[in-house]
Amino acid sequence: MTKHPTSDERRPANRGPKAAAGNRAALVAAAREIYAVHGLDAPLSRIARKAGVGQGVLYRHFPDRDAIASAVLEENVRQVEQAAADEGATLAGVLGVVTWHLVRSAAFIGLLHADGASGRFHADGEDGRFHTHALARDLSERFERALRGCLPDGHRPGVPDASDDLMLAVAMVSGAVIGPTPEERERRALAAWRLLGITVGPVTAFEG
Amino acid sequence: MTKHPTSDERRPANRGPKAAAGNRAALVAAAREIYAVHGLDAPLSRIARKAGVGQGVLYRHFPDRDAIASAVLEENVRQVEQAAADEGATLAGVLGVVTWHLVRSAAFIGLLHADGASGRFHADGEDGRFHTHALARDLSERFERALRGCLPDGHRPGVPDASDDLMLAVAMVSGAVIGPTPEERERRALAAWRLLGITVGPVTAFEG
Amino acid sequence: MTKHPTSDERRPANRGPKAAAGNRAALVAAAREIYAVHGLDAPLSRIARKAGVGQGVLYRHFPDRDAIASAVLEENVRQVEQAAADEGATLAGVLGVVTWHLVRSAAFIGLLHADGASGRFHADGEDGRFHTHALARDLSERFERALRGCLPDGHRPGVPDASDDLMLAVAMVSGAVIGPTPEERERRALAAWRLLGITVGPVTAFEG
Amino acid sequence: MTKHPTSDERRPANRGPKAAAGNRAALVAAAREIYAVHGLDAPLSRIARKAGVGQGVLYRHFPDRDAIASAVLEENVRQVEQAAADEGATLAGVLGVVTWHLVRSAAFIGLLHADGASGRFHADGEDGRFHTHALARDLSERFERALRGCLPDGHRPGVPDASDDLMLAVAMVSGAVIGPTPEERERRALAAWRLLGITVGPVTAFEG
DNA sequence: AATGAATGAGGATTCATTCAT
DNA sequence: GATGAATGAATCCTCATTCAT
Repeated sequence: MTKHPTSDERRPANRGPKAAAGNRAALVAAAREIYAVHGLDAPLSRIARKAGVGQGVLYRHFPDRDAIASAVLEENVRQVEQAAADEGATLAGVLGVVTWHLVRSAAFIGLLHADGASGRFHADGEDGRFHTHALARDLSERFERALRGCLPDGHRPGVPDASDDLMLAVAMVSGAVIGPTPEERERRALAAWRLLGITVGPVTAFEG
Repeated sequence: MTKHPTSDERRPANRGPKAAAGNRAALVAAAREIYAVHGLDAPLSRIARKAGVGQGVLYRHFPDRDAIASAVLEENVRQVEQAAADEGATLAGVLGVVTWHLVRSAAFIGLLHADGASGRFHADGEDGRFHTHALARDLSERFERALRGCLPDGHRPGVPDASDDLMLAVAMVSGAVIGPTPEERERRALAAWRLLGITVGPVTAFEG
Repeated sequence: MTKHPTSDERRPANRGPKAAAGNRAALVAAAREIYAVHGLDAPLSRIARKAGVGQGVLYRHFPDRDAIASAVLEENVRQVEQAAADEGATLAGVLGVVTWHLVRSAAFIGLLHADGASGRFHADGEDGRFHTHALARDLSERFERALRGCLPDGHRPGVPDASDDLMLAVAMVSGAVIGPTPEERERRALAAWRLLGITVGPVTAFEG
Repeated sequence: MTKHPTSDERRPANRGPKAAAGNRAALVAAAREIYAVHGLDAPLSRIARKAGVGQGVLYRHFPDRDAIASAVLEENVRQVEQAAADEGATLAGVLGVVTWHLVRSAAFIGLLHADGASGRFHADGEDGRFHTHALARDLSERFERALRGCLPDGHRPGVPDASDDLMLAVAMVSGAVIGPTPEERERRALAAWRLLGITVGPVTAFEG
């Protein structure tokens, strides 16, 4: 009849505690993809399904909706931090990594707007007052710190000379990152950096 | 058959058909504000409530979610068109109007992303394919045409010399427009234009 | 923009009191067609639109949902009454008219079920108790009386000998009247009469 | 993002996954009763309430309106199939079971009309074209097959000798099944069979 | 530790009915 | 008398979150 939850269905064996870490990773990966395709408002159930786990597992690892988004984000930020911490790190090189994440991850763009609100102008209270989740703010700060660390000590021509401007520039590029395909989005991102007169290294994920 | 209200209950006054035009305007105004505060995904019921009308009125005037957003948008675009068509219109002046709308209207920012996807990375089909609503595309083109018309015939230093770059610049500024208050958002918008080396006139709505 | 009720639309001139009767007739005709195509639950607004009048007119003529259905019905019943009252009326002839209405009018079939409930098993109160609208019951009785009047005084072989059985037979035929097209429905109605061993005259509306 | 219940409010007990099968059965049972009393158009919420489950459960088990109706139906048809498959099955005996379902289940009556249209004259498209759901058609065929299997090999007097006529007869009886109480409906069903000259066994649900 | 069923609030949408004009 | 806009209750449906197993 209806091929629905009659519950005499087979239960996909409890793969035991060992799977926990793997599940977490699978969830984050699934979330990244789902976010990229369906936006940050995609149903959590879809993420769990794509990760191949039950809804409960998602909640075990991530207490609320923001937690999972933050986890995706955390990966993004961590890679930027690592790129920045790397031996011969240059601003251009790090911005290449930043650009990669802007192009690939909707969550990352969301972060840049996190000190304003979750969504672009998004607010929560009935009164319209804004609030930011501590975690997002924390990540935002880590990101800023990483980027700031790459700024040359003195001022150089053609490079924003204050970290404020640098953060602003990143937000601006994020605004340019529109388009159906990653290729198109990358093309626009690079055009945006060019318009700002800022040199960017190869657009790539950071692999230590 | 269907048993509906029939209510002998008190009805909150039917202001009559004369209110129609007024209601429509109220809805658009309410939508503009709600969008600004709560984002484009705000519940329609909230818009109706703010406009002081019943849910049904909203649906009568705007058959679907996009229709109301487009109406807000249309006002935005129209003002830009008018500013551009104005006698002594300058690029800087028009960009001031554009900036005003970027700062005030979430819908307007959404438009800039409309030729890429409805939301930022938002997709609709299960397959992740993107689609754009014809209306949004139309408005997007009107906006671009208006802006293009303001470009100087020759190239001037410090001004993007292709309309593609100009549109890109607007998208970039839109990325910078973050923040809890209009003031903060305007501050950031102006900083963004400055970073691009583009001069902007007074940030103001266009009143013929 | 939206080509919707901005209310500066032209108002279709008030055609004056003379139109009242015409409007009523138009409504009944529209209802008959709408019912046939969309069932008895079709929105009233659709009926009004098809009749080319405002919603208010519908309510002026018919205070509630049942009133309009009953009006359609009344026409059906009246034709049967007239056919039965006709000079050389025979049972077979009248049943031909009855069949015509069964085939053409969803409302008429509904009537046959009216002493049970509006819909088939339909009930209204939360308690599941049934009630029938007085008007429908009245029509039902008129219909029965008309039919009874055609019964031969004595019993004839092959003809139901009680009016109860005759009414039952009509209900049974109504159950057979299924199908996408009037033709198909008529075919089935005739087959049903045949199965009952009851002779039916030509299937036709009654025109005096 | 979306601010959902989160409710610290008391939750009316989650009876756990074990309840799934029971819930499904409860829903089908509730639907059967609700349909019988309020017709096939009864609000789904009422079914869920009667079954003592949340709205969501209904949607989990039955993705759409037709699914639940079909489930009720499936039970009806299955019982008829079983009665027909039974050792000493006779046509009269099976028709007794059929009659039981006609008397008890509005959904079952609906089925008989399914190869014509969903509702009686009900249509879906604006164009008035009819369509039947595959599932309903499937069930309709199973029912017909089961009944056909009970027909005697040769022709016997007083029994329809073609399966077409038999199906027509069932539809006709369904038309007779009107009335506020099951008792009244059963009385009329039996009278209908009598009028057709068809012998029917005891009216009863089939219990293996 | 995992599973996925259950819950129910919330948002979307429709339509009977009223009523200002 | 007619018009059709306005109202809002009711229904549909989705999905965040909890929790029995």
